[in-house]
Amino acid sequence: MEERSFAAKVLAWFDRNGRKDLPWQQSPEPYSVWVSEIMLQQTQVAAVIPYYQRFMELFPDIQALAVAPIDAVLAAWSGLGYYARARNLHRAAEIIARQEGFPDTLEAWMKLPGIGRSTAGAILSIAYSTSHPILDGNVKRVLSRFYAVHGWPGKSHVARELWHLSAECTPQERVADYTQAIMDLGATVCRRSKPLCQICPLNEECRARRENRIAELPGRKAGRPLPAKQCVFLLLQDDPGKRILLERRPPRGIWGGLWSFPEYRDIDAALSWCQENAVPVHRHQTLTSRRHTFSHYHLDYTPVLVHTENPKHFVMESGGAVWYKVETIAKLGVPTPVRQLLQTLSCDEDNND
DNA sequence: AAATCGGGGGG
DNA sequence: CCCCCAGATTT
Repeated sequence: MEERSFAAKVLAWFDRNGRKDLPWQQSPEPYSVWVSEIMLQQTQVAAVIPYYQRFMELFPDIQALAVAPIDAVLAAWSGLGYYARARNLHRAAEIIARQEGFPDTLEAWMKLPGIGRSTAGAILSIAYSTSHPILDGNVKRVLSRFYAVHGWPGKSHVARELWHLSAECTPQERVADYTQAIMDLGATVCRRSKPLCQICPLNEECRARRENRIAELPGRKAGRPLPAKQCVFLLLQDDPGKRILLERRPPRGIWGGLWSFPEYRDIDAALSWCQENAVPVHRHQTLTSRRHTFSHYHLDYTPVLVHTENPKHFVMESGGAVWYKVETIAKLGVPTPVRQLLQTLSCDEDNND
């Protein structure tokens, strides 16, 4: 019941708004549908169009592709990426040419290299009008949102659930249009970011939308949680000259060789350092902690702003530290968090002056 | 800088 | 079953 209205709504949307003039939609023959579906794996429509047109000129039918040298096929593929697709396409063409005509069952298509369940389903439903579900990235997105299926689709139990839903939603009638429609809807309306829910034909019953969970669906791959490290940055400011102390970081490690604030384990360590180095702490203020993420860990840093009166007593190690005027630091090689903090500082000064 | 995308292949 | 990869593009 609900499934019927699902397909009916998707088809009605397709009739009014779907793309029906794409090059491979002009005549639904197995060869052109197959070539286009392989190209559309992992690749967006706009990128595929010129490649598809050139490919069909060079290899207009299965025989032409089967007898072509692999180098010619790869040359035609050059720039599309995932070149295993081209090699599989060519191998499959040789196999098909040896047989009598194209396969006409799901199982037979799936035996060919480069064709899995989803691509086989697309070819059969579009070129043969036999009802088979598909589950490409677009359909995963539409279904996981519409039914609020949580979890990363790469997990087998999530994929099973989505395949089940896709099969339920796939109609017997007009299956070729439906397959194009659901992919088109996912690509143009139910987009990964900034989906156009206002104009979506499924918006009223979409569970993700009703529950305000569009952004979290489909679930992402559980990236290994990065470890978090904590530190304190000492923002030492001399009130008379409005200068900030920067240190050059060691050549190895994060921000190697860049200029940064002196770094400590915690606030006590920072303040002790001031005391031990005869830096009179006029007043100090702990700012809100922030997070900076590296490829391998998060750095949660707490800026401690210390105003000091007379930095003349402080002797810097040779070349290791330097006082900079906040305005001139912008030109210096400093890491992003340092640049951001300096910006905050100068803004606050503007406000306070 | 990170996420994405369907199928193949290896542990 | 689970994880990783290819590669160019998008955010």
